[in-house]
Amino acid sequence: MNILPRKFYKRETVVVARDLLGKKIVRTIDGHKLVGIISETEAYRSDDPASHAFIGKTERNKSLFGEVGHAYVYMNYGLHYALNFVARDPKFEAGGVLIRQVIPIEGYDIMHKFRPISNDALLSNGPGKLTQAFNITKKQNGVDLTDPRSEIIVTEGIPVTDEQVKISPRIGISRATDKLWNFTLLHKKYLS
DNA sequence: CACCCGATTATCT
DNA sequence: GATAATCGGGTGT
Repeated sequence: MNILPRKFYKRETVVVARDLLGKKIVRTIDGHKLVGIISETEAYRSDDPASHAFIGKTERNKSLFGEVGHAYVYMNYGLHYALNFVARDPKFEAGGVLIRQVIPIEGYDIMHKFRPISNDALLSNGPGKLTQAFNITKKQNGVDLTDPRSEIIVTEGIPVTDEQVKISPRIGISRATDKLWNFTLLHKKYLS
């Protein structure tokens, strides 16, 4: 199942954020497979005051400065984990794409175990929700998304036309709110 | 070592 | 819409 190659992530962070819409996240746990289609992303560049990388390399954000195509996972608000994919053009020193929503398509039973909830539409429609449903924590910080043996990989998914993409300001930030770096996939299922 | 606060969510009004 | 819950990274003492 066509894993996205390293070079996919070695491009302008904002472009990668747009292109990740429709791709699949495949999470393997104890032989079980959880799959979701990426339906909302946000770009965070090192020259961007809203990015964790803006202040320079630290213990927490060092993944963002590492090789592209790896995961950057951090804890937010002391309660939730957020999943990012490291991606940047070589002229930037750091950059990543926050995964804000996925459409669950496989492994509902396991997801429900990690995230007990009756409504499937609320299973993974938020950055903290999807990491809970997919059981992604700081342990997965740094995993190589391009290695077939990894517990998290990213593969080709469904084609997405520009007409299906809504471009908006990023959510939940207080700086650089003018940048239109939030990309949302307009789709029939679980239209949020 | 104390203080501040955030790339959120669930729940209540 | 407002707010509590809850943690640890980053910063300055």
